[in-house]
Amino acid sequence: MSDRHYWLVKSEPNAFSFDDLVASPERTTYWDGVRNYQARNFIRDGIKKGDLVLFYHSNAEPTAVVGVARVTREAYPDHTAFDRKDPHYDPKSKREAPTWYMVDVQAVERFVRPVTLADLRGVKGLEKMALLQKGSRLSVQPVTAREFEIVRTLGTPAAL
DNA sequence: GCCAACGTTGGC
DNA sequence: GCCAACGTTGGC
Repeated sequence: MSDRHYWLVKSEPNAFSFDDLVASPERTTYWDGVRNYQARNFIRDGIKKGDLVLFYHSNAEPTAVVGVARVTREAYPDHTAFDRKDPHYDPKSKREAPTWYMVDVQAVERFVRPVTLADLRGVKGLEKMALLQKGSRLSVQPVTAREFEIVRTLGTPAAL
């Protein structure tokens, strides 16, 4: 599938970890709560069914890529933005004109060896990886096929 | 807990 | 449209 694209998503394991994804029904969840326009544009316009995703733990010990997920449903409105009681509620987003979108992702591989941020720095071929750029805070980032394979190989993936 | 980097908000 | 103030992210 030469058409496939690759991504990296960040999650704080305190809030939602890779293990949480694995424990979810069908190892699948909707990726809600993205409230950044650049990340939203990737979700709404870039991410396609079948794309593969590196799952990264931020604000963690250690910070690391811990597994791979697959996109099982393309962009649809993030309903948590409509819920007044949800922490991600956004009154600007309307049901008839949603501001925020989400996709569904399914866990497919766990890394036997989590690939830490420190591991990634200095790896040949990852010099331009978005995650490693100074000040990069995007929670959804594009990854090249080559970057994806390098990181995946470092992690020693095991099927779930 | 600190703080640098970045995004958003709002006064003008 | 500018930009200072503020809030958030996320590594350390």
